[in-house]
Amino acid sequence: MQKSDFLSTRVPSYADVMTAQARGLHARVLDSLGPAITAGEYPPGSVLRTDELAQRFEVSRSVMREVVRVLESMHLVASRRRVGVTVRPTEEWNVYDPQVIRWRLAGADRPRQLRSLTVLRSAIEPVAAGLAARNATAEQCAALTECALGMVATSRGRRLEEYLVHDVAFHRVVLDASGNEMFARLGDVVAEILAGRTHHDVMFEDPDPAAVTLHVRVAEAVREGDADRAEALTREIAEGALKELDILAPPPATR
Amino acid sequence: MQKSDFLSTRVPSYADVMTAQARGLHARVLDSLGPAITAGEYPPGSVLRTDELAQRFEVSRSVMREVVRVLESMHLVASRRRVGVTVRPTEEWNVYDPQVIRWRLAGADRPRQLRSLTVLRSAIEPVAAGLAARNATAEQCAALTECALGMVATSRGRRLEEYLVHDVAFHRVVLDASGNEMFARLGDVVAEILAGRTHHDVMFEDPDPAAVTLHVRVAEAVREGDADRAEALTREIAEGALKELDILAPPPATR
DNA sequence: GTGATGCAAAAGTCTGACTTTTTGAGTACG
DNA sequence: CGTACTCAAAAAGTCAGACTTTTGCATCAC
Repeated sequence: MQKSDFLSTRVPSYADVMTAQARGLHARVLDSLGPAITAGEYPPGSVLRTDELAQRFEVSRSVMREVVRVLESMHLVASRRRVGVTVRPTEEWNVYDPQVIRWRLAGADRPRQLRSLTVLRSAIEPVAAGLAARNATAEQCAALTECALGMVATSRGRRLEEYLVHDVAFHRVVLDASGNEMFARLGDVVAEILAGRTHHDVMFEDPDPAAVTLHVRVAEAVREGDADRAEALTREIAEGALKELDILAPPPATR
Repeated sequence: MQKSDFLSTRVPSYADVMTAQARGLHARVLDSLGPAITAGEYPPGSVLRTDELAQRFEVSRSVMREVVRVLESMHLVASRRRVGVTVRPTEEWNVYDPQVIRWRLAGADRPRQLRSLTVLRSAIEPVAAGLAARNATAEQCAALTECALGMVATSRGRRLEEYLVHDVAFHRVVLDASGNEMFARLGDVVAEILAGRTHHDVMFEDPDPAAVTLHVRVAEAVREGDADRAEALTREIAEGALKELDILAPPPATR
């Protein structure tokens, strides 16, 4: 009956939430089976049976059915009578589902996945920045400038974690300010990519000063409403990200 | 069968599959409740109760629970004990889920939705075309040329339906040939947009000859491996699509 | 070989009982 | 007067079992 009145007011981090054991049986099974499928542990064409899965995970059939339904809605599997639950080919998966993205980024082909997403980014963000220059509110311009300044301030002295926070915030604001909901919803993906770069792909050195400058100039361009310049500058940032990726993990040999 | 095999023997599209009536109780309820939510019939913050829904739709609680689980995985609702199933704010929806896209396109704010998606297209497709110029196989080049020729052949004489088929196929091939799975998966979205233009937004006249020519030239550029030209030409096509949209449904007044 | 027939496997559905979490009202205590 | 504690009810969550429906496959008749 103790009260945890010390150290009690910490805000639970994302990892805490996702790692928590308390999310219900259904979510736990999903988080076990989902990654297994996306990792190719059950290759496309594999057939699973609901009852068998229920036994394996030691849950009732109702729970397992709900899990299968969700996997089905992600197009990871297809359920057919008398056949069972079939793993669908990769090309049919809902690769834009944030959950699927997370599972795949956590799995073995993380590099491939990271490349796909970075290319996607390089297509989206310049256009988003152009739109932001036209549509950003005063508050968004201010936020953008603040982020850029934060990046400058933390760009030296191995303060990578602090830098990351500002970097993520910057790109989120741009995507939001574009006024396009499809763009805005990619904020999480970008956050995931940037975090991955800092944490997994081992950034030994401080961030590229040229990149930092570019961010500052994008903020300027947006503030001034110069769409073309904002787009061009963001395109440069994207080019940089692609180049960086080529160095870390060269692309598959071109056909 | 007449004409090109690769057009006639195409795999059944998503829409085909999902329109079928025989999909089981669960899917039918989902297709009733999902659109209702995305249409704003239950505004964000509304609280539903599983049992009540089960009664309303005349299905068992198990079926309704599975429906709720799927809606939850789309981030349309959140389910909490003792409180019920809450409709989440629009900004949190998984707007890239093909099912959600279809529901929203079928609903009231179709124009808004169509604009978001067209802007997305205008960002993606030029980049995809550039990549396609680098990566397309001989078969894909051939398919692309065939599509372009088909577009030319059906561009006059009010053969809009036939034209649409070739147009959709063209863009699908480009997205596929880009070699990026994130791009490839947008084929359905593009198909939806193009079909919408032909069917809903009333194309009175034959397609713009300039657009047709641009498609032919994109096919050329890809075949010749000229990435920059393929990208620039596709950007022109996208510009055209955006302009067309501005005429049909002017954008909200810029702030 | 071809087509009809029937069996069985697996998903789909329904029902009722039970558990767990959470909220909000009531209550005691300072 | 307000704070903190208790408690009961509400709703989702879980489980088990029985039944239905579809459908692949093997068998059999022609």
